[in-house]
Amino acid sequence: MYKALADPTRRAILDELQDRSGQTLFELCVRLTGKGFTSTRQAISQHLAVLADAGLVVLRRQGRYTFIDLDTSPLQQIYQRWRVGPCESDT
Amino acid sequence: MYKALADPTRRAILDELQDRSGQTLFELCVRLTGKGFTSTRQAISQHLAVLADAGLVVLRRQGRYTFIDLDTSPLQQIYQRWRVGPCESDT
DNA sequence: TTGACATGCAAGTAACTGCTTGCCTATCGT
DNA sequence: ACGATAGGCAAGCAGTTACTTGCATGTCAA
Repeated sequence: MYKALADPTRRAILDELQDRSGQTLFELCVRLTGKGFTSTRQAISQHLAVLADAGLVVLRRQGRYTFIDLDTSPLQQIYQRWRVGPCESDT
Repeated sequence: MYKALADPTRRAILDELQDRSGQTLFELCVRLTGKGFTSTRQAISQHLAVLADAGLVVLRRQGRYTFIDLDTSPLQQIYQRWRVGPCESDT
């Protein structure tokens, strides 16, 4: 999962999904291209596989579309592991 | 910074520092070895450079020792970026 | 001052990662 | 049924990363 976050394109995918969850692969590709990313569909697809493997994304196949949903809950592990106090923001 | 978290050994270093911050490189090596890691001193040193670069660790040179302090605050970026609710830990 | 200790620096190597390319399958519209 | 669309799979290439090896620097104790 940490490895999944290591790639800028994958983080951009998460950003994009946060902005609009439930997109199709094609839609995602178009949007990322619009944001200056040069990745091909296959590249994105591979990234999604990694993200899905990490549990950060859920793939939902329906007809000829694959809808992609964001799931940020695995990220809580990070906090639980190193106790990043979301409340220690004083000073 | 995300790349810094991508390596298991580096995460182990953060774990170890959380357990006892302010260790020296040598101390850290011994402890990690004891925990089953096979990394050499140089390897650890390189990992520390990456972690320091990410701001997750602060190196404090003093005499012939280098003390290493943990700083988890950069991790907050993760929460701020994807809004992982630290309070949605119900059920 | 001299030897031992703690660490830094740099180059080479092996493994991994991300990307491309080319082709295949499945679904929808007409 | 047939063409077009949405996506999957796999092999090969290139850039990156982690690790090792060897040597250099600086500090402390006697």
